[in-house]
Amino acid sequence: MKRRVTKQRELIIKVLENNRTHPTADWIYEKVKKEIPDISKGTVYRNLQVLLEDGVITELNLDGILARYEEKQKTHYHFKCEKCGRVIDLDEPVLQGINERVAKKTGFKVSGHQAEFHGLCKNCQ
Amino acid sequence: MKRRVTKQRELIIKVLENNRTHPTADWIYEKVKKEIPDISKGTVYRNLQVLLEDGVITELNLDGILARYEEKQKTHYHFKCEKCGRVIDLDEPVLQGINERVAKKTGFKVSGHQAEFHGLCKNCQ
DNA sequence: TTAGGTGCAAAACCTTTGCCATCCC
DNA sequence: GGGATGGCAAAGGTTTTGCACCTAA
Repeated sequence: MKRRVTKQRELIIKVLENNRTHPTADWIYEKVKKEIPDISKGTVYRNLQVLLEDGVITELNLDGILARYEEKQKTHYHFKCEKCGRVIDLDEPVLQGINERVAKKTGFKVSGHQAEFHGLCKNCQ
Repeated sequence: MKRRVTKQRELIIKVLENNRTHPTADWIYEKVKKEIPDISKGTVYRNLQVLLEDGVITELNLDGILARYEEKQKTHYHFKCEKCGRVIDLDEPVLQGINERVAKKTGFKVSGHQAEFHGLCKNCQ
């Protein structure tokens, strides 16, 4: 499927580029709405889907209810505060060679991994 | 809140005890229904909530849509097949000391972590 | 007896989809 | 022009909840 450049899609990307908060689809919708007031939620979801397919963004599911999104970047881990719900990027070095180790042990084809820590952030202790 | 022993709750626990498939709430409901035909989905969800609170089971969110549950056990990692969707336990040794390292570096109170690998399982390659 | 639990059904939510108009290339 | 995209609203699917009736302790 050949992609086109639309202002809606561009704005969604821009919102995610300038953002470290791992927003939900709804948050993105509200943000984008300020600039394109009659954008629809369906468009946001459809574009997030497209951007996921194209590998531009990553979907996080730490939540159980809402998906969260972030701009694609090198692998890193997340910390989710159990009290305030914030999701924070960690700069803990990514484990080297662990994908290969799992692949060797299991016979699976391992394309990656993700990890989330949980507990209380500084503000919530 | 004082908990009571009900056949519904006991059966849900039993289903999760004899199960390595990380079932969804709906799967649990269908299973339990065979023994208690007029159990309601609300009861299943309410009990899963209670069991989560009590730390009897763990909720996994690898999916984006459905939550999955498993009996609580010592920390271990999961592998999710991107094709068939199965979630498989790994026996990769859990990383020691990594919670403490993150805690020290960030100042957060870290109570645990989880990790999921993804790729293709043996059957799907 | 009585607070916690259950069934049922409706409500609440998040996400996807169909349809048709619109816009990009 | 033609296919990709967007807006709108309805549909879909999962989870939560209100309420009246049970039941374990």
